[in-house]
Amino acid sequence: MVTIRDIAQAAGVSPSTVSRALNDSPLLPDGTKSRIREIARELGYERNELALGLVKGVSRVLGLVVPDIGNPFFGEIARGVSNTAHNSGYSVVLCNTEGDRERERVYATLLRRRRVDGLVLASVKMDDPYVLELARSQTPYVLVSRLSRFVDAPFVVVDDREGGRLAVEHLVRLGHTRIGFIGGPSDVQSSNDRMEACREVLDDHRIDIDETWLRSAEFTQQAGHEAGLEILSGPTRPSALFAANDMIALGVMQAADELGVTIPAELSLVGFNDIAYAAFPRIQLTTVAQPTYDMGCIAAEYLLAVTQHGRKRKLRKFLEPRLVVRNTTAPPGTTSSGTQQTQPRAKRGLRSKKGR
Amino acid sequence: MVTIRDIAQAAGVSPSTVSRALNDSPLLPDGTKSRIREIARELGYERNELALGLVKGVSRVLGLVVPDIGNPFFGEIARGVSNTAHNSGYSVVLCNTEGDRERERVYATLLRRRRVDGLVLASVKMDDPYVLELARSQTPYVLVSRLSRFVDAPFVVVDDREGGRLAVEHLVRLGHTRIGFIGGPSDVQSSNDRMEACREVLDDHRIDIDETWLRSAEFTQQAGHEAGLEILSGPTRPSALFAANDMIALGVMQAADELGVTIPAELSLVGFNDIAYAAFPRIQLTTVAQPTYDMGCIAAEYLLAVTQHGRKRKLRKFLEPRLVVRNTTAPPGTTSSGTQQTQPRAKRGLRSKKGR
DNA sequence: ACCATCGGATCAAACGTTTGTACGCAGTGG
DNA sequence: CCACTGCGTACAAACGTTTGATCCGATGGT
Repeated sequence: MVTIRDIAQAAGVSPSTVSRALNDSPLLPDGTKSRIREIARELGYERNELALGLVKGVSRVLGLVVPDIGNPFFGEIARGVSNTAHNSGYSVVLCNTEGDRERERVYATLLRRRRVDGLVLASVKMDDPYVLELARSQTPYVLVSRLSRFVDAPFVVVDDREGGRLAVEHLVRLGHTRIGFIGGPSDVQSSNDRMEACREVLDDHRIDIDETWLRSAEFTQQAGHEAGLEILSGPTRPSALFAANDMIALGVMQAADELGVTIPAELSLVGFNDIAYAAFPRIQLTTVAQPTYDMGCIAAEYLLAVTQHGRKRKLRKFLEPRLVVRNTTAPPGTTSSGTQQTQPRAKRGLRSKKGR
Repeated sequence: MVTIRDIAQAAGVSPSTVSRALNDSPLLPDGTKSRIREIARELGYERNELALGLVKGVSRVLGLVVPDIGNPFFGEIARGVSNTAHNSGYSVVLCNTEGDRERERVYATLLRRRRVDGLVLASVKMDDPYVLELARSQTPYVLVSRLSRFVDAPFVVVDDREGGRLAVEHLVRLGHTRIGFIGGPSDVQSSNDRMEACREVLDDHRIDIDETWLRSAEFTQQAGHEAGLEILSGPTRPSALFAANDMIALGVMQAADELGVTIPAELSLVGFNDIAYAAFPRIQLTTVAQPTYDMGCIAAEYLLAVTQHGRKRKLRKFLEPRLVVRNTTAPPGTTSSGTQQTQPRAKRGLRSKKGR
């Protein structure tokens, strides 16, 4: 590999002069600078960022910790982080924890060793102790998509209460009064928030809640399927269900199909997340969209802001979710399923905003 | 940050001794080693990998270049790469190119600057010139999922011909004779391979090909929808379609639904990739599964093998795809009456086979 | 008593940069 | 003619490691 002193030798100057030339220092006359740069180019010089990082004490690298990069939700976040980081000349090292606590902490120290300038944590289980540990260390970090009550860190999450409100108010407005809710694991804050919002809306409208229509499930299609079967085969059936996430909703859909309950005529269904496949022709799930990509972007921006000029004010953002109405919701007791208003899916409008 | 010399001072030894202690050098007696390690631990020492990388000329970092990390296909590859890299003590820096050539080359030089030990390229458009450039540079790399004819690099791809064969033979075995194919962009090798395999199988079975049932489309649902509409509303309809990827197949499914063509009764449909959502209750797409995660793992293994002990033999792997039969394929004409017409003899040999 | 050996530890160079300081030199104003 | 200024450049230290060479004292053999 050609170094700065190779260039120095070729140009008949000292290494420091070469360094200044390449960094466009005002101490050097333009003539010298361009001459040296030319030589550097000819020699195919590539500066060694490791050495740079060593002397500057800064690596221009961000760490991104996600539980499952194969999951498009985190994939989109990663895309946002990666793109904005790249635009600021930062690289991002990917840490896939597979949801494993132990790996999380291993990664945390690994990243500290590499002297990353900051961390984006998308993996945090609520109140994970290692976040506390991290908070004590020097490395700045920002939480994304989930937040921890225990630490006072910058974060960017979607406003889950607002999302829940959007979903349930949509149902109420359609005329539903028999509304059920299938939540995620009870230790997931965002799920609880959605649930609470649901209760609030129903309270506001003086609508009673039938506790047998409330369930808690894993965030999987499987779990949604089971919960759906239970609720729908009960003695009284709700006319609408709000699921805390799209996977659960899809499970419910499967259950409904199996029981011969038609959607949306006999059951309205709302999900959460707007995973790409909610828009599929045969699915057409009404759901609450999160600006996932944007979350990644903003998280990276926050982190860069903190690393570059220290935290100024509180960096914390609740992003607005958006209701996407498709074909799984209708007024209760509708018989024909063909009379649906189809709101064409907003073509990833959020994505184009900051993409590429 | 506490350095090795801080420890040295605290222990009353020289920095080199500390270094040897931490690296478990046999030159030091066990007593000293453990004593120093203890002090290091108390001080909360974290070794600086940047410095290490500088002196060793090796960074223990791999670069991963993908076009879209939000796409679960690449997400799974990333997961494989990340996990195996991590098991060998390597980190991986994520490069999301958004399919942009320019970004690809920017990333390539950025990664060289960071002195990454190797690259996993999942983004390569067939015969991309920058791969050539890369091939000349020192950095070892391995291609995954797509390969380039022009360079002789290690790669791991799925055997697309075999995949195509599986799909079409499945259709033939069901009794189909009027079979169409919707390929991806014509500069994507894997799509072409699937297509060729398709032709071969049909040839083997002496089944004519109607060229009007052949289309080329982008790898999107949108494009699949258009192609599907064209083919299905033509004067003669195939009884089966093989799509070069699941997104296209889903587009076709949408087209069929719109045209009132029932699947699988009137049209059998096979996709490629087995994206997670092909298994959804309402979709149930028969498709060819790729071991995506494994591809990532093997790619990383290859790369590590090359970086650690230079390439020994040719590292190249064709992974076996697997046919997943769901509900979009059935014997032809299950319900439909005799709309069957004998096809005009297809003109053949538009394109001669290119060798490989 | 001498030399060789050896265990245990230090020295110093090296990795490739950046950057504060100093140096030499030309011009300028007094 | 001196002091000053400004410009262009060089020197050298520093960043945090690793590692070959070296050193020192004790031990053992002859």
